[in-house]
Amino acid sequence: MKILIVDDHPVVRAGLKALLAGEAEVAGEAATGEEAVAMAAALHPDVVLMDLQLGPGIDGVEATRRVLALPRPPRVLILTTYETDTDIVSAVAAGASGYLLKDAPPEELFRAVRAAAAGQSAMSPPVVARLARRVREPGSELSARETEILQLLAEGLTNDQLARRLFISRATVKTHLVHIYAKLGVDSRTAAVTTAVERRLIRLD
Amino acid sequence: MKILIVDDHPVVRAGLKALLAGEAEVAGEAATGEEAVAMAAALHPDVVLMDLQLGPGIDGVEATRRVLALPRPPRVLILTTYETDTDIVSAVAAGASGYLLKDAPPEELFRAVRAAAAGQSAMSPPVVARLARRVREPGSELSARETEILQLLAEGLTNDQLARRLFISRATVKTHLVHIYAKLGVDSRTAAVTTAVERRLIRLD
DNA sequence: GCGGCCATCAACCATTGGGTTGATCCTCCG
DNA sequence: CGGAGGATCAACCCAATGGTTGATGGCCGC
Repeated sequence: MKILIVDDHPVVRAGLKALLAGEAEVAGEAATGEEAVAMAAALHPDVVLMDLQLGPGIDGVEATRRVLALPRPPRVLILTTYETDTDIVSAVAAGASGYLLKDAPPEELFRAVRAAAAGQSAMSPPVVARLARRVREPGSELSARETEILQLLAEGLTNDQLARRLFISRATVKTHLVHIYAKLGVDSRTAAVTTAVERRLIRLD
Repeated sequence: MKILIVDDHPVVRAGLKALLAGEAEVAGEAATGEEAVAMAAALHPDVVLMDLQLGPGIDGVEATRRVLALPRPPRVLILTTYETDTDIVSAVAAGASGYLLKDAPPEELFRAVRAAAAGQSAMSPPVVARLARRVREPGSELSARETEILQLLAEGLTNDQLARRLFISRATVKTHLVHIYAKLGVDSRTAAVTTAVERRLIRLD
């Protein structure tokens, strides 16, 4: 079985290579998303172990999409540090066969790689738990408009500036904020921004 | 030269072990701070490679302090993902001989380990740059108290909660906030938090 | 010892923000 | 067709926030 490792940290690449040495053949290593797509096309691995955070360039989700768009695509296993709702959902939506956390024990990694190669899907228990909670807890997703407002909130805008920026009234801004607070389980704009950043609903840059 | 690796991620431990194989003898691996102190006492390594985020139990800074309090203490090299001001300062204050980032190339890691073993200090270029900016930019420095308040701001606390948490009056909280806003060039708590996160003065976790 | 910086507190005031209720209009979906 | 959910707006109230001025005591360094 041939594996392609995609991670921007040399230390992690070396670790995965060392751990997988007895289990499978590590056909190559990529440090960026672009590199990952090129190497997947050239090497035809069975499984791609993909990090989501890849530094500059395309991220792991986009790289997953492109890898799976190749002819005779490999299976893609996400291996990342975070387990945010949006990360998980977007990775699965992109077609990933599994989602593992980096602090998982090596045995779990082996099992997941074997499962992926066999065409099955594999999730870390914490990831499964998070997805389950999403199913139990439906209307908790933010709308596009709400996410847009959150992003501007993070720039420190007042409700008034927000209203002018979006060509809506202050009342509407406040209504959106109330909904956002309810969905995020907070009761202030600052808390909304920090939890949104933690859950990767928005990004600071 | 004997090295002790301290990191809560099995993948990272394996990676460091693999990378260092040709350079030094990896005498042991620890997954928690407590384990790290015990193994440092038992194995007498020359250098301890210490992560700052260690999951439950004592963190890397406290573990560093305790390791350096041992008789015939080893050198401690911090190897972590983040480069926040407070992390760097507290690690150096705890007596760390160096501060590396996990995305550093392996050669830099080798150099730093050799330097640490020789009693010299070693810092990643981004870390050095951050410390240098601290020196160049004196007046805009946040005090320890102000950083503490910022961190709590990021949790979404109100001024009143802040006051109770820190056993000071609301008036004092407001004074601190005014100073923080001035130093960061903002005029709201939300903007203060986001720019502080962007400048890596605090971290969200 | 004096100036500078920090931490602490007070009182005032205008603006902003959060909570509530209720409403209209739209689109999507069963 | 009817309901669900999203986006829009209004009026009300109270609490929280930000801006200002001014004051005290501690500590450090020149």
